[in-house]
Amino acid sequence: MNTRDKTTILDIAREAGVSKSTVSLVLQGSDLIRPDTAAKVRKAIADTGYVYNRGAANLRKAQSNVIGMVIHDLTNPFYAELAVGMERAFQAAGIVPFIANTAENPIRQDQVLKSMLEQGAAGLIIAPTRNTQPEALRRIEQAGIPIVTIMRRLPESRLPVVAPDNVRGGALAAEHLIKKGHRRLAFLGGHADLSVRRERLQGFRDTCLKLGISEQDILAIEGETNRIGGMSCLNEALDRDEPPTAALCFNDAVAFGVMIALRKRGLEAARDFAVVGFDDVVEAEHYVPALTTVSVDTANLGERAAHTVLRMMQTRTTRAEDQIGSVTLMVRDSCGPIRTMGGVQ
Amino acid sequence: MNTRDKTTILDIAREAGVSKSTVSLVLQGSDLIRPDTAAKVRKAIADTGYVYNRGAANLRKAQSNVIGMVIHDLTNPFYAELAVGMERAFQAAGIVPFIANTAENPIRQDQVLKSMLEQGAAGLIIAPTRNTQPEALRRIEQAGIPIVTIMRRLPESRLPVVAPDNVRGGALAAEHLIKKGHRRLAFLGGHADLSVRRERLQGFRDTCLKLGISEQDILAIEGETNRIGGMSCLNEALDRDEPPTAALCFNDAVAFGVMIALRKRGLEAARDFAVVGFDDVVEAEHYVPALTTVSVDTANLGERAAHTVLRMMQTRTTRAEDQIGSVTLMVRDSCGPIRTMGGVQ
DNA sequence: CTGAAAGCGCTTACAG
DNA sequence: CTGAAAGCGCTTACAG
Repeated sequence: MNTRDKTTILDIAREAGVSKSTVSLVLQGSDLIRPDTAAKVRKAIADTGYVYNRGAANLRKAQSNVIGMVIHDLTNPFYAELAVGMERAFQAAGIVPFIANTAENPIRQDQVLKSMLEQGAAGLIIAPTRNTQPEALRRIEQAGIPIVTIMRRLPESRLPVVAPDNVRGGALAAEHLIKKGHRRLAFLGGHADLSVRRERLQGFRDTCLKLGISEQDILAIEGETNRIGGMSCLNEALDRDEPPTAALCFNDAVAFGVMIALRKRGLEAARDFAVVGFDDVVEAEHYVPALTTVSVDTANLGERAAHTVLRMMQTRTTRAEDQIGSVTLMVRDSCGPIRTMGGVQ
Repeated sequence: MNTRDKTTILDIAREAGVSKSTVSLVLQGSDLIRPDTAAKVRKAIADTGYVYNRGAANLRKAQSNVIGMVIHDLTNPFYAELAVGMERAFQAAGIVPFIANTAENPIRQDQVLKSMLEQGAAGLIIAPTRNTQPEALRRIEQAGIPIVTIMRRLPESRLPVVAPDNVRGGALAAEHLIKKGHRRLAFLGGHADLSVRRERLQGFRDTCLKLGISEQDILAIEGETNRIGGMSCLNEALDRDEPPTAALCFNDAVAFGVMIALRKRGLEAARDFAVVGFDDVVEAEHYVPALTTVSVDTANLGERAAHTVLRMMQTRTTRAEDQIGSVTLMVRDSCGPIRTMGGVQ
């Protein structure tokens, strides 16, 4: 089936009439080689259809250029956007990173990490699954491979994290809703063990209290971090005795679920209930009503994470500063106009 | 930083008091080794934190177990679901495949494919970008690496493809809409150079004609394959003199865009305009109105593609039969009730 | 620039 | 089961 059985650097050398070393140097772009002999070599490479065996090179050099991105849910548009953003940043550096999905499953994550390790990854970006144990990354840390965590903070870990300013995002949302006249507020979705939720909720709650909302008028309901989760959270919230009139959602996916659940109850986001999302996925802007949400500048977050591992790889260190990206509230239509009075619904 | 500098098979041998060969055999699960010596070796491996160097093994064996999945748009939920489905199938076979996104960019795709080749991929599944040139995959084919294309068919290519029965899907949609009483129909979204669109449109149009719709009452509008595309297609369609009253959309993303554009015009899917999607992404079922769409059984498609490459790898062949997955129409709410008369709107 | 040589970490016969 | 040996395709000093 194969036209020829593996053409190697030696074949190229023969073909170009130079030595093996010379070919190797050309391959590495060394400037020790005269332009015309380099050209000869390149021609031979093109003619023979030679393919560089990166594995062999890595073995000899004892280093690789493979970078892995381990994502807990590629099916969540936010993480898909994030992955694509990181990929773009790596591309600019001439690197093709590999993406792997862990489906929010720690066992699967272990397998993926083991594979990355055996494959000789030189760097790793990970958005860890829930319940990731501290030991999960130990092997990789021991091997001295740079790791940066993105979005989710690992408990008891000194790994650098790149994440948005979740606390401030929560605060911005609370402020916005209260200014709109809402007095009974909810935080919907997400699991309590997620650092992302703790931070967003903290900013939200603190600001509510500061602006005069009483503790019992701040409702927090846990749930899945997707549409389905949003739907059930909204229903649970509205079935309360004194239901909230507005909510900050754990993320945009939850917010979409909330809006769908509203519609199923014959209610309308904005008109009957104010909803704010978090992330600002591309869909948010085009939804009806357009979703008011906390933008985390996904592309920038991805870029930062990529540059951070790249820098760690160059400087051969496994430490780096945490990076907290700024957030902005994108005010659109899902919160409706200002309420005359935050009275009973 | 590293606890020790690379423990190798030799260290394990020393630690366990056996030979290098024995360690290698244990690593490969050979049954030539007595259980108790295998146990000794395994213990040494665990104690030292040894990590298998797959690159070195691959070099020696002249074969690898890395499989690449090259996807043109991971940001499209359908393809994310598809990738995750394939990943699951590979996982069952003990393989961790690598995903790469090409962002619908042929240049990027070339880079990704080159990287996969250099990395020594043993198999490839590709959902190619638009305008993929036949030469793009030549190098990989020449190397004898099994490739299967998924969803999109490459022009003038003999590579096996795994895809849903697009023609039949288009036909089912047309039939459904016509039974509902619609007489002016549209096919919205997608680019004419996409095999997927050609097939879906063909099934749609043929069935329309067969069921008595005249050619001039079948409108086909090209557009992006995402929400934005759906929005502009719908607007273009409704701005016609004799606008259609129903549409089959290129895919679910386009369908969501169509429904959003309707709402922006003060219209409602189902009540004012019937819309059918294609793919049946998870979101379709939960949308309001729930989207009537052609289900392609995404998970099954992914599984088939995975099993096909796996089989090709085992049998060392680069040929395989095309596989066309069956489709079913999921009737939900987005087409509304039967129209009394397909009259002027 | 070139050529000979060693070595990266593994696997694979092969003789014992 | 073991041990010695060769070799996968590359890179890296090193002497010329």
